[in-house]
Amino acid sequence: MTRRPHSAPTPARAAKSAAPRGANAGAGLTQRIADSITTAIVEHRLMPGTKLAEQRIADVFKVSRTLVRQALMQLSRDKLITLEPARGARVAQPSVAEARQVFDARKTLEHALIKRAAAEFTPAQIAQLRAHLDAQTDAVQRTDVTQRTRLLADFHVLIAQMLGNDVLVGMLSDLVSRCSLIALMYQSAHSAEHSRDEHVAIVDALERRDARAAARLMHTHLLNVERNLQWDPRAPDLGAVLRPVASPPGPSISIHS
Amino acid sequence: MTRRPHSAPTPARAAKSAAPRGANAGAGLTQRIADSITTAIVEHRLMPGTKLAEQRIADVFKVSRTLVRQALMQLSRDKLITLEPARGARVAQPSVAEARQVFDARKTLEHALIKRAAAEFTPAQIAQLRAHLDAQTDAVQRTDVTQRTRLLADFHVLIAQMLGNDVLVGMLSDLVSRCSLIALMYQSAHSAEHSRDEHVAIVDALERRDARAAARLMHTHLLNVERNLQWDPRAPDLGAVLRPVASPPGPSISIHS
DNA sequence: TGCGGACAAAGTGTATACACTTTCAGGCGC
DNA sequence: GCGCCTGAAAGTGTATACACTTTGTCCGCA
Repeated sequence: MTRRPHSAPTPARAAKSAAPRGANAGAGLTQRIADSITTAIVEHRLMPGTKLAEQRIADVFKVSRTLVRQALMQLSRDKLITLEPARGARVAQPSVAEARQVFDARKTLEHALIKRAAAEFTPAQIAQLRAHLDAQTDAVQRTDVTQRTRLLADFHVLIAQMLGNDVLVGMLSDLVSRCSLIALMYQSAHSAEHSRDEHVAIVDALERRDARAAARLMHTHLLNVERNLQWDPRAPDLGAVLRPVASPPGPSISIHS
Repeated sequence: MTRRPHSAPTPARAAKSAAPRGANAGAGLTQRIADSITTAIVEHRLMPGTKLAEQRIADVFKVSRTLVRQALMQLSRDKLITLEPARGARVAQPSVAEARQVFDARKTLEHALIKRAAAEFTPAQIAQLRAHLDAQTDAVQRTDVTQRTRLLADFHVLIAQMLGNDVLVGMLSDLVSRCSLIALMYQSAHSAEHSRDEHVAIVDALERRDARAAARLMHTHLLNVERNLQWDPRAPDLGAVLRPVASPPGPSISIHS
């Protein structure tokens, strides 16, 4: 994911350059496109399976397909979209099997990280985590969905960052991003409040330097998130929708419009 | 890296298409270029710091810069090369700090994986590992450096593959690749034989289902590899080379030629 | 001799052109 | 009506063109 620690690809500064744009206008044009699409996916404005035609996107951003292609290839690497040869790009539709693997990987990795955290974290770092928890609480209370989702995910990445190993941060960031897409696709019913509470419990354990408890809590937390996914998505990949029905599904409700 | 489990980017089938090449000739042109460069780096034919000019590479492969750029962006993502805006690509020169982080990440990740392996592996899987060990021994005895290096690295990835989680495999593959570059850059003095022996000990522990011993052995193994790196590379990044000397370094030996 | 600036060469960043592939709608034979 | 072929439209894959940036050289000038 090319280092995207936890600063959300802020969609704020949208329009900015109508500049002559002969040369590198702002140094991160491709990245801006990729970030915009990422945000759109995570914020549910682009549904899984949606076709992403290069020229269409190019028109939106007023650039050539060249840059769009680069952005799409990046996103493909992050598994946020799928790229089929000569067939174009679509927003990814992670299978159940893939989703399980991602969660499994997170459990494995974060289990290890949290144990190190319990052993290493200084009081100052614990305080920083507490501050982050407060922000989470704020967002939950204000029912600021976007901000809330981002903060709850950032919590995990923040812990990795505090261990001071950028490589680990990068790996976890990727996993967390993919989880966002998965949670979205399988319409997580997991309440934000519940997550926040579990985060608090984890920080408590860290403060007590109780590595075993912290690890167990983290494991349970991730398991809860995973268990609350609807493993039977609304729009299944295939046959289920198309399965020929013996009898018609009722008298064609609302055949008009 | 886009799923490169452990099949080395075989440079064998080099020339193959002088075809009209109007459309996708072979489905993986970009990938072939990336693989070739990867192989060249890992096999020491491209030294860290070497400039990789797009047109030069394009000429070699008889393609346009477009494809080369795509390949370079992939490699940049894998941290095998660095990409500076408007300055082009160079073979990466991982700093000591970065190298330590990569090894640290590997220790963290593989520690977790090996413990799971000890708990889960079937006798059939152990047998498969033994077969791989035999291949390693062969390569070591035949002093087939290229094959040897590849097999010793693959051993670690193989363990991950056997756990059946492709996400974990992908993460570890990336780390192992970066380690190859690092080992090369810092002229590892670690003997291949020693590594092979340690691998055998690890498999023995797995067979005994001794998770703790396996984890300890893996940790020690990685620590050994890391400790045997020359943390004082021939061509240091900066100041050390340029440090102003009080007295001239002797009467300019061989001022001619 | 040593320094600064102009110019040329090399190289990167982006747009555009064109060939080929996929997709889909309509027409034709059956 | 149903299946198959046929085109045209839409879209992707690669090459090329061109603007701009960096880099290195050479020359004038102190």
